[in-house]
Amino acid sequence: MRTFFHVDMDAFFVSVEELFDPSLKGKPVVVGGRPDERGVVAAASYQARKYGVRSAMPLRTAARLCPQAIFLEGRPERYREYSEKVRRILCEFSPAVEMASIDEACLDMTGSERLFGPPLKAAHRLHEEIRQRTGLNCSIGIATSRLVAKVASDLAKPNGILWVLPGLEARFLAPLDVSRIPGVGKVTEERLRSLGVRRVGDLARLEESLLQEHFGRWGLALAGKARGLDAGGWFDEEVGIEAPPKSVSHEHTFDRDIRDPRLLEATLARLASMVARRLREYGLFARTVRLKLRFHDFTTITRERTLDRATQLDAELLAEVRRLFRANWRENQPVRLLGIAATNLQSHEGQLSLLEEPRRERWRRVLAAADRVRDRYGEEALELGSALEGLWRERAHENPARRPSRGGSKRA
DNA sequence: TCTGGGGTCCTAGGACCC
DNA sequence: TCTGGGGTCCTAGGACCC
Repeated sequence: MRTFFHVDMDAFFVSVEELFDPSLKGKPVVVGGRPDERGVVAAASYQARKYGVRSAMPLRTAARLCPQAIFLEGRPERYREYSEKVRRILCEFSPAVEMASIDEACLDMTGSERLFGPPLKAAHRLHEEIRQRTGLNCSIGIATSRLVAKVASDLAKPNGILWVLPGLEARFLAPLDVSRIPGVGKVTEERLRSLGVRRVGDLARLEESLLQEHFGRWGLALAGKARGLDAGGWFDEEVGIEAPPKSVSHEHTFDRDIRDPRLLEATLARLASMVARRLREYGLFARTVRLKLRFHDFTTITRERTLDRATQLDAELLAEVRRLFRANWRENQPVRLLGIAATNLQSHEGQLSLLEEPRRERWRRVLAAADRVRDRYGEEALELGSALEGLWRERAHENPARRPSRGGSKRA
């Protein structure tokens, strides 16, 4: 019998903002951007949720529902810092801790009774420790599987602890909506509904063979989940095994749809540099490069190509992605979003010809030096020529009053 | 409603090889 | 030369999560 804790921070981004500005407390607050921006809600205070504001909702919709809300851009560095503080506390309670995202984590607490007492007592201690040392509230779900612990933490919100006793997992889940099961989104919910399934209990009563018929392998996993078992995907693995990333990507949605190919290509250059830099940080090489294009009408295409040899160099990523762009972009097709992803990651670049080796080695040294300059003086201190051109071009398009300059950045 | 950005995993068809 | 089957890689798209 195993014991898992699922710890989920309450309104995390908003709560961190409140630490730095206590006057926000008790007010409707929306983190994600300005109310007239293209973008979505990243987090909403409980006060804002009363007006129907939800995560992932367009900012403009949130502004309509709750015009008096305070809209904040959000500061990811701060959230990462507090996430790290929380992680360190969690590690004092279990050697097996896995951050599932910036604001939630899973702990394997199996066998911890001698140190921390029974689960409920341990959870209270953990909850109090986090509150005292970070000033943040969280909710904790306790169960014999990761899946049930996660669902329980959801139901414990806000600021609660919920323990599902061993043996009662299926009974706990049965009355809940199927959409409570992680992995069941809009589409699966609708398909299940057409089979007469609304609640987890309905799902548990279905024949496995029927589920397999309709959903394939995913159907079998669903049957297990309905009974509270960790089946499939993320839940299958042991807690706390850090795997290297499988892809690295950056994308950008423009304030307005863009027709100017020079601005588009300059943006590609900037994105390619960002992706390449992250690859170097991870010490990884990409064999496949993917371009993402979203047009004014929101139709989205991806085009990818696998290289002969893996790379982590800005210029090689850019050359490939620019080829893909030129082959797929048409004039008079305004672009809303550009994205670049590096996939098929590996830890070595593979065979090099003797001719190419010195050239690549020089590039690698130049880029490593550039990374160090950016570490010291900030991300904008240095750009490849083509990316820099785009930065100016985009700045020229923007209303200068709307974007405060990121002061202090030095140009090389 | 007018729809971000960073990810993971899955499916499905075609190429290619044995 | 009338045509199987399995494995793997590549490409495109989509569901889903926070």
